[in-house]
Amino acid sequence: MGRKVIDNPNLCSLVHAMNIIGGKWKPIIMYLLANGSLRFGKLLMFTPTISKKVLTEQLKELEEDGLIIRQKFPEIPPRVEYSLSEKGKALLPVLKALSDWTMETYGNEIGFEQCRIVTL
Amino acid sequence: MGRKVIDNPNLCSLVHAMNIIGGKWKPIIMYLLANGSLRFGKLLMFTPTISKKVLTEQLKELEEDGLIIRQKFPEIPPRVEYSLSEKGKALLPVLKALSDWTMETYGNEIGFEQCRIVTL
DNA sequence: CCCATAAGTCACCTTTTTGTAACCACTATT
DNA sequence: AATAGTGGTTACAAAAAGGTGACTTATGGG
Repeated sequence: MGRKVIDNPNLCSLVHAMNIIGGKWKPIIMYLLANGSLRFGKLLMFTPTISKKVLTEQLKELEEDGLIIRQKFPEIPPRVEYSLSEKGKALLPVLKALSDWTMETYGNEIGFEQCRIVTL
Repeated sequence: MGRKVIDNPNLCSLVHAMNIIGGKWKPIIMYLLANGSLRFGKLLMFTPTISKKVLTEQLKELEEDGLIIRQKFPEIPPRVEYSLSEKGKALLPVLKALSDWTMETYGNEIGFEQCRIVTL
């Protein structure tokens, strides 16, 4: 059928990007860590509708991809802090641009109820 | 338990953004349409591992969210062309920034085999 | 009359993702 | 002796997403 196969680096990196931060919760986790490190329990509270299991999985993947750093303190009860790596910090402007685009494009349609933050 | 609930617009819009373009194929479809309109069949060829059903679904959702425009020509056999709307075009710089970040961050780790483009 | 074509739809099935609840380790407190 | 606190893990169930192949529509060509 006379086909041609060509590489498209931009497309490939977009595919790669979506594999890395395409998960529903990953951008949110990154954003929550933008202002400093957070413990597992705090992250669980700040993303109200996520389950413990899923949060654990997402954090593990983000760590494997080098976007966040997991620091474990040998205390009892245990304490684990998550923070952004340099790679992760470099992604923040992109997330900000995405957030801005969404605000400008969908502004009033965004349902704030779905993503309130709970603090103590 | 003395909790406080606070709105966080940036976070909310990020959640919203991921609902809209978080699908595995959506950024790729947008990117393919960056240079002009494409027919359904072409889109199907350009994204080799997507199935007809899934492509249909993704296109429908993108259209519902106002990112792409579907133009149907009353011909036999039918012809349908998809193109970016203004909203969609406004997202392109963000996708570009994401692509750039991925290249800079993961450069050589990106598997080009997975996302070659097939043309006639 | 039969086939091909483009852009889907539909029914059915498999795979992946997500949720739920229980459990663990270790120590301090009650 | 029982309980609480933290950061998980595990088994199981439910839901969502994705794949496959047949079918549709209308018409022109052989």
